[in-house]
Amino acid sequence: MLLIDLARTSAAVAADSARLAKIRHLAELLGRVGPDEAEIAIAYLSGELPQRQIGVGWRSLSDLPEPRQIATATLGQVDALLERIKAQTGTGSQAARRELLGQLFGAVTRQEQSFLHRLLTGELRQGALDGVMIEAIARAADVPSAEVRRALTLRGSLPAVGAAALRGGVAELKAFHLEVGRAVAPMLAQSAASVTAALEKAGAPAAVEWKLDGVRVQAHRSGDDVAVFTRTLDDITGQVPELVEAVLGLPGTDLVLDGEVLALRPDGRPEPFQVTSGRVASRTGVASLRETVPLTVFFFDALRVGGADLLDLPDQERHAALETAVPAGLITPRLVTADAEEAEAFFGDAVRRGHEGVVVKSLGTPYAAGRRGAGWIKVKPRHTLDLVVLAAEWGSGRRRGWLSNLHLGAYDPETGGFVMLGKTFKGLTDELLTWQTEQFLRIAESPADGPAGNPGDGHVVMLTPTLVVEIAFDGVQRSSRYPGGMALRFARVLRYRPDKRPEEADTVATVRAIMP
DNA sequence: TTCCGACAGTGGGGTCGCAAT
DNA sequence: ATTGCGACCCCACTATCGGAA
Repeated sequence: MLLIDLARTSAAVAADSARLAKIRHLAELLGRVGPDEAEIAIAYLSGELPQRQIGVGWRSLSDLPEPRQIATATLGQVDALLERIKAQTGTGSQAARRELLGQLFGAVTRQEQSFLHRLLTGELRQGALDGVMIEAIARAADVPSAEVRRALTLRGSLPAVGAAALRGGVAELKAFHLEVGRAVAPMLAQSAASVTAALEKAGAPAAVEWKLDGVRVQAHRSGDDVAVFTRTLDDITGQVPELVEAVLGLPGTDLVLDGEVLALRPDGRPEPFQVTSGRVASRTGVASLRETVPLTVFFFDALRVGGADLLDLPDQERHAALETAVPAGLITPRLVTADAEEAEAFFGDAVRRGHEGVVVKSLGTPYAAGRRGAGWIKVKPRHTLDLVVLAAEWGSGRRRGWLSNLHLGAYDPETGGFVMLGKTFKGLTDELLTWQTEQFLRIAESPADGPAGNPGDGHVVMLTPTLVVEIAFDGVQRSSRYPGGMALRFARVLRYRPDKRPEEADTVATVRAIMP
């Protein structure tokens, strides 16, 4: 199959807003692809690469050669070139990779170049990724989409699962099973504004567990072999020796456990996320790092204990199995209750101890891997501040033509100026985007040449600091990027405060007081 | 007919490792 | 030694479609 076939299908998918139409386009193409190129086609059209990453991003894709007129590149040829490019990573030869990228882009037409560019930068923007592709595979292979989903959960790779479905139908999909040593797509949580609201959603009684601010881990043990995976199924076994030892210390030898790893201070309070994140990401000097920044693991779910797969069991039974396999000290603190007051108190205690919040879990739900089901609902406390809009950036995609991303500042009474604390684009409705774009253009201090086609060109519009906006955020963290040494975590817009003047905005001192 | 679950898109800060400067 | 880039850790929120109620 030719790459141009995929580029055309992608364009058709993007052109139709209806999901059913997108599914038809994708299924039609999957019906034509040969078995040896099915994985490549599925990967590309769901915005992935079979190589996963190849060390190429937006910067490597500048100064590309002129396109060809005639499309001749096959999927196999493109895949082979990407494989060679990946093979160059870590060899110190950026020049060789650029040469290969040039070969690739010089061998395809303009439409294919555009498709490849978006694929390699992870911005396919055709309104279809995994979710739509699952339906398309189900249609093309004439199997129930639930079977595709189930297989994907257990295998973690849609191209592999899709190719199996196209090849052998339901029979081959049913052959996928939980394999110790192969990561399962982790179950995700929805969120709610309060514990009471979460309890209502989950149905009482429910379990309430501490939400720890660390890195999600899935630990597999088979005999004396242990493997640890992250949320995106990356293998980090070598970076977390404490966790490996903890799992080897358990009596069971056939285990798959779900949990969170984090750095604790000697007094038991959690380190800031930045500390945990840096420790987990470090691949060098782990032996000495574990002395200075030791990691602790807390498990909250069990997918396999003693040779039995537990994914389809209700939460309560999985947790009972977890308690048989893991000592209490390694299990995330948990309370089962139907009493909202008791649950709120548990939440308050967790937050006072420095943790992120709680997760409320419905007792009856199976491990719905890879989906954000209503089985788990996270609740976190929310801070708010009134800040001043210092600048705005032109949006992209569906936000093109709107000033979208806000630069936020706190008031500094000593200088009469404002100190930038970060940016946000979240919480804005189309109506608010329209309103703020109009307002911003009136107070623009730098040339606002309209939505520049290419980012970076008149991208940021400086504003006279007059507008106050109420911002919600999860916390304040240390920052080397911003002049105040602080940045907001997960900032989002709640509403504008036309009743407030900029000098009435929250001050730098107020923000500093929130920082741990 | 209305409601609501699931998805995709639009970007945020921080950290590490590597290659180029 | 410093800087830029790619990848990945954490992520919130809105609009939209289409099946459920």
